[in-house]
Amino acid sequence: MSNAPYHHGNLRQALLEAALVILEKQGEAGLGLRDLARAVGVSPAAPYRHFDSRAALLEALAVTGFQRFTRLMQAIATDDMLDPLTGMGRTYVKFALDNPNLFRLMFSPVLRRDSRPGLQMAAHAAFETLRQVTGADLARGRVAALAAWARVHGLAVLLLDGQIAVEAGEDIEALVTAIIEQR
Amino acid sequence: MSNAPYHHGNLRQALLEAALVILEKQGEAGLGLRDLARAVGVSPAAPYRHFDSRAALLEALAVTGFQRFTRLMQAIATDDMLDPLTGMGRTYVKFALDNPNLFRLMFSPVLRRDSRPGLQMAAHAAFETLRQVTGADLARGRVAALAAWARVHGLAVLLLDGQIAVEAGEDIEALVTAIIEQR
DNA sequence: ATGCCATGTTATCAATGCTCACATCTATTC
DNA sequence: GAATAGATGTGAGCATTGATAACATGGCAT
Repeated sequence: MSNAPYHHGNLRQALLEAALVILEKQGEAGLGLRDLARAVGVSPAAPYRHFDSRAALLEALAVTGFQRFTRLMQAIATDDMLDPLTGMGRTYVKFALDNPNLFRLMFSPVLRRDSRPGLQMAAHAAFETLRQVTGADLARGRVAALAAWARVHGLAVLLLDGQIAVEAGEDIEALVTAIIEQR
Repeated sequence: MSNAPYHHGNLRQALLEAALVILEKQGEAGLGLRDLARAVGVSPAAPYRHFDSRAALLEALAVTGFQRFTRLMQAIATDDMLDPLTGMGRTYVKFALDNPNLFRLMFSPVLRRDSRPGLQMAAHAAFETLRQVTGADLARGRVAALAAWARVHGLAVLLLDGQIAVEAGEDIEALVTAIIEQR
């Protein structure tokens, strides 16, 4: 029973999990392959057996983000306690605020979506779910749908970047709900 | 008349201009100090006489972006051909689409706004102008103002990232106007 | 003219993404 | 059960890049 087996066993998964932690703690720029390898207890070159490049690792990370995001959206669909459009918006913003750096990465231009089909598919699946969940409410047409989406996405981004001044002790959730329901 | 004088004359400005070109052509990641220095015809270490770090250069670039952005907003104020809110929104989105990488940089988490007072002030000035221009229309209160801002900003970001599917030959400006005016 | 100091240069360092040759383990096949 | 092949991890090292230090140059105030 060697204490440090030569083969890790599930290195790819371990790398993704450790990378997620580092990403949220240090930001995308602070996510280096050497630090990551050391965190998992493996040599600096090992990650390349599972990811072609640093960008590929970031892409895989973003894909997991879109998958979690999609699951959250699906949960909204089966929760009839909430108006779906409001529920979707609140979930959307909450996900961004709970995973700021992951959310940023998911929409980052560092990842050329057009040249990364996996990422593009994951993103498409997420938005398709989003469309289905809110479909009934957006029967008014494409423009209304895009306007709602843009508002929610913009709200998430502006809050993330600290552009919207939030007073101390203010209830952010209530503010988000109010903005989403603004007509 | 030496062909290459030892002192450049106005290196800081030249660096910013060349950097802007590289930024829009290659993206933020492609903007390296060596390429930049070579583009201006100067040694790799020269830029450090004018910018403490690469991040400081990016910050200066973002500041010029906010200044241009602010001037565009002010121009809207004196143009009474347009409903100010619509005009603001269209200008906002147009700026983003005309200068995609600069716009991204202006809101990039690569630049920690809180630790960069210059950038924060430039951004604040821009949004303050924006608030004044649209002030009359947003008398309905803070929530309405934030909702409008979020919608416009989100629209800009989603268009930039190619998330909103635009059909071939579709008039983007018309789409933007329709979304902004959606009630 | 002289001396100061801002500005630019050269040399160099450390960190990082990445690759290659080699080692080790796992699994398939006989 | 041994042999072999492919997958996975290691170690050494390369090229690039941001950054710094010591030195060179020249504009400018006195």
